[in-house]
Amino acid sequence: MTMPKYKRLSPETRASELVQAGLQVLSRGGITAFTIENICKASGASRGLVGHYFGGKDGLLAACYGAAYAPLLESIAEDKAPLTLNGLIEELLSERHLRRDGMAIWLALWGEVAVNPVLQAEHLRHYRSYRTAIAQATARHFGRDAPAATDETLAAALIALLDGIWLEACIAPTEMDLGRARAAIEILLKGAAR
Amino acid sequence: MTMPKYKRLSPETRASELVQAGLQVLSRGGITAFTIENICKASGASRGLVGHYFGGKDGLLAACYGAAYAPLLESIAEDKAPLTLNGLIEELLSERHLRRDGMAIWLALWGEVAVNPVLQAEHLRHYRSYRTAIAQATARHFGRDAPAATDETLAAALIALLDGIWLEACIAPTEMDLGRARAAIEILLKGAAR
DNA sequence: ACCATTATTGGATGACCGTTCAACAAAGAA
DNA sequence: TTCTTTGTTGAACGGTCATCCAATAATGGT
Repeated sequence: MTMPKYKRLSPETRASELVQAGLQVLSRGGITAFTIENICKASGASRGLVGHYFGGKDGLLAACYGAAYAPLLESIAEDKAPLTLNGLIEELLSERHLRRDGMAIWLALWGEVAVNPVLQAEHLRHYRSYRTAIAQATARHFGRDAPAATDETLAAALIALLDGIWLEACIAPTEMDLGRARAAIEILLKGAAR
Repeated sequence: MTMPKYKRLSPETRASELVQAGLQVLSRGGITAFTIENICKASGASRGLVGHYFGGKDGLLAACYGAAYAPLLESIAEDKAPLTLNGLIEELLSERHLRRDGMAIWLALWGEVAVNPVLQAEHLRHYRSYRTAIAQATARHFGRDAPAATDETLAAALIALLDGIWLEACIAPTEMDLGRARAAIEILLKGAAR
């Protein structure tokens, strides 16, 4: 009986597993732990594969950034639910997004985006569609046909507020949990209805 | 004429210069650029001094984190101005805090705080006094003698909102400038007055 | 001018980094 | 079985990292 030295995976599967391992490493140790060695150990792959599938560490990081956005974009996808404002907020505060490991990924990535123009460009694309989706929800919520300038402002404010809540929940979990997050949004959103 | 090989500084001066250099490096290249070599080059010091004054890189990073908080704590210091809510907000949105380099420092640090318990403890101390100061301002703004639970919630919400605004202004400066930040806060704060 | 103090230097060291690539082997086809 | 394709391995490389510490030299007191 001969045990195979390794398992061959399809390129898509292997690439996906490397990305997932990259996200796991980011959430556990931040950007400084994002090394080829750590990632490959977490993925059960050998060091050479990162270069083979992503051209290098930066390529994998960009892929990880895109992958981090995926759950967010899914949550605001048109085909989902009716997308009322309240439903949208509840969804964004759900355990799917408020998990500590997921938030740590964002913190690790944001620090890199701040000094990496390539990632900034990628961020801008996603951010715009994200904000547009929220602006449409607020417009509907206030009975408008199409988003007005007010809705864009409100959407930008909401995104900033949510980002801040995720941030606090990650670096000071005792001070910001789901209950406080709901209360914070409610107290600020209460009077925006005009 | 013999030119001295180096200049002797007092321990306090030298330590302070290393911290400033550390902050500069963080703002320019994020946490991955926070290396002894980069810091000492920026500071005009030699590599050995970081170990001598801070015990190592981690010690310097902790000192930099404390130093990053300094401007924030100054802005909310009791002895300053009357600390009305509007004045406080205007101060926190002023050029002193909304500078891109200063915000990049926060982004670099947050990613590290998320995975470093020592920095988290330090954050908690500062965060609490920060929030208390804001809660007192909101209490006064709404004519209450002492901060109520509502004020703490509102303060936490405001801090999250401001953090989010700083974040967006840093990674997507075209989408979040001073004008939009003001508008975002106004639209959300308009109805919180109850 | 000399000495004691002490801030500072920078070479040495060992660990770890990302990348490259020739050799290898798993899996399917013939 | 044998061959071809192609996903995978891991040693080798040059570079950078943090840390240590013996040697050095700037400074102030005498």
